[in-house]
Amino acid sequence: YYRWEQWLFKRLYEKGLIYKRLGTVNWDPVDETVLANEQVIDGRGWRSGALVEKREIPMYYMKITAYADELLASLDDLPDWPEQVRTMQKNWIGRSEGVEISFPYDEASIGKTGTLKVFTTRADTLMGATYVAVAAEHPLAEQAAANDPALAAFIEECKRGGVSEADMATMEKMGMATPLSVRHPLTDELLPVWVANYVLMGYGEGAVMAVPAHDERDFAFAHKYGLPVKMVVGSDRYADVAAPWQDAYAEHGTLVNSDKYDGLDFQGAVDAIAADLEAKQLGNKRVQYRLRDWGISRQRYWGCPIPMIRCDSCGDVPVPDEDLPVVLPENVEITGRGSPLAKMPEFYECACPSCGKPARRETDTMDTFVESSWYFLRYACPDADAMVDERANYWALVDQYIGGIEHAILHLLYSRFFTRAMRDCGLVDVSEPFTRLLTQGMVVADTYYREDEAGRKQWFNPAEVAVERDDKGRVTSARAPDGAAVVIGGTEKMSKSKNNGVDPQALIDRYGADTARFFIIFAAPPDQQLEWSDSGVEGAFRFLRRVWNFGHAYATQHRAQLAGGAPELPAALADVRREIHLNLKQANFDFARHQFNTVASATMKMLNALEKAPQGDAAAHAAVASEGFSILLRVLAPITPHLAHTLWTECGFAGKLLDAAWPEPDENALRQDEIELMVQVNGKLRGSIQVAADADQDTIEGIALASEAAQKFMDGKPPRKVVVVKGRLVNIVV
RNA sequence: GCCGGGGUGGUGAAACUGGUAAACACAGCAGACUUAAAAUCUGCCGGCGCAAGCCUUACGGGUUCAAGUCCCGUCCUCGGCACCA
Repeated sequence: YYRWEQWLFKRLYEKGLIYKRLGTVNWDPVDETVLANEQVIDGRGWRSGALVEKREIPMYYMKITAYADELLASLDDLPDWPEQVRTMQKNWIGRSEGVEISFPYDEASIGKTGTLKVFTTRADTLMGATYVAVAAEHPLAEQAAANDPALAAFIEECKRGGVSEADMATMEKMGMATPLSVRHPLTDELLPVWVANYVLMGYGEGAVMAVPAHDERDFAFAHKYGLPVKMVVGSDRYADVAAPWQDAYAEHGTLVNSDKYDGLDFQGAVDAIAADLEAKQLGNKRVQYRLRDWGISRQRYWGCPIPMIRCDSCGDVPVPDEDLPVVLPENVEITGRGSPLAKMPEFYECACPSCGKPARRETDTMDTFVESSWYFLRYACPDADAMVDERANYWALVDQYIGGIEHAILHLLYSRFFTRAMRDCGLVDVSEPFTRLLTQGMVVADTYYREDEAGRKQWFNPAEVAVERDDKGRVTSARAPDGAAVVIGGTEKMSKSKNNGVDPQALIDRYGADTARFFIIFAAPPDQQLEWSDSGVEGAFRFLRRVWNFGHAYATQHRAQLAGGAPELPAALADVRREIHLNLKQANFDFARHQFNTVASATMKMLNALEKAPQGDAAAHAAVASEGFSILLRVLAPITPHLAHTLWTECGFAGKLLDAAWPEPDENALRQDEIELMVQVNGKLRGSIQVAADADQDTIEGIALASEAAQKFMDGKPPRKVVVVKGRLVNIVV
């Protein structure tokens, strides 16, 4: 598998879809190792406790941004993905239109000539820019720090802490002035250059223009450091420009204080300013994505080795195809410090494939997300003597993909990208990996524990704990098998550590697979978490046993009464038949929207109706029972196939259940002569009336107004308005 | 902090397009059957109140004849935030 992953790496590298550049990582200076974001706790290494620092190291990147537009647009081609997943991906890709602006600098302002680039979606506020901020690693910051120990110390401080977006967003915003300035591209005014810890080198240009009046973050920063605030977007709130502002005005509006741009609206101002910048060659409109390229280099042992060789004369050279795979050595020594492969000369010492001189093999391995991005294609052709063969096309796309919501963005976006990258390498014809997506919930169960003197928790499995309840059924206490009390720990994800797991095999042994399936289906919709309950399982078993008993009673007694033809039904049996078809209609509707728990409810309601059907008229009862039970079995078949198929045969229904047509509700059975309508007075439910099903508006109004409930609560006042909702209710407003 | 979910009885949940809140179950309570137990069946089961009735879908506002559902704000909670995978 990883041989072909390396092979694809090379193809993507050749196509320019993989490249190398510096990336920022968490560095633990004590363990001398790169830490995952998860391993950085409050800015410190989880094991060493050392203050983590940001460090720039060379890494390989996959150019997922080359597909940003396609990945975004194609979300519309995935109607069978949950809306929330598509929304999250859309926001993650984050397409925004804006302007790239160059702030020129020269001998006078910085000591050399050049431009500082920033990107902004608010070019309309350019006339309100009062300073620019650069990342600590930005070349201008380093230049300024060269002769300024205080600034150098501040830059060191900025490098502390983790790199995760959550850390960046929640840390205190800090900055320090530099003696440098850049020129405003339109007014030529000098703007001070600040170094700020919230500007990241790896994001965008590593620099931002600051407009305190119209950006919350800039406002807070300017407020803290006494930087000028210049209002350029009009608002009633800020009619008094001199008043002390509480916050920024970030909405779009009409420009003021902006010379020739005064009076323009957002779009007009962006257009005019972009045009002027373009004329001066100091800016241009451009689309920016929030999506960043995917850094795949990991300084870990476990992983697919990156098939590259570093040669001092030739640069980065791919390992020749015939030398693949680059095999992960097994005699590795794991010390917990640094990358194990980087300490194994027998692994990294090699000859340059290009010039033959001694060279160094790449010791980084790939992010394991790379593996999970194409397995579904390889699984279609596991013995192929290529990355994939034509069988991948035959089986793609995956019809139904199931996974947790935690994969909504990363795994699912990487897989979508990978499928396209493989397509563009001529490996598959498809662009998307998964047709339908279901994000399932977790299985959770109650937890119980007891603490020893040392504070260690001993966890008890829910199956061995006896709970005590008050007379309302509320759980009051719980006891372990030894009779002593345990602490009720709440409902948590099933896990070994909390000892609250349930072995499905034990369940199947005891109740059978159908009961397990029925309970799981009935307990919660599939995308919601499933709360395990032993008594719930027993409830499912009781229901299925009732189905079984009804089937056998039907087979032995009722069926004998079946006369054939369609007998005239007494009212009570017509009601039963109506109940069956009503629930069938509901079940079909719920199947279509994938809400299976209410399908299970519908089968329970059907059985309840069948069991209560009066048996006085044997022939009519047999007809209703026969039709009703055949519907029940067919609706139940996808949930409890074994039970349904067996009963279908034992009851003597024609053919095999698998071949039977899916039942459709009979509209005639649903028809009613009289219906009940609720009567409300001033929106409050006060009673109900019986009306003919086809009664018109006036008739219904008349009956409602004359009803006892209405008369009582109208208090003799004339109706001001009467709202009739067909088939539902009448609301009388007085 | 940002993005996406969620918050309804003792519990799991249902309520489709704004129209009877709590369907269907679980637990509980009472009863029938039984010498007894299990199983099964029947009834009750959001809160307050003797009752009439009033209140109730996290909290506070709003729109509407009518809000669990729509709008604004707040709180809590879960998932993700690019090196957990």
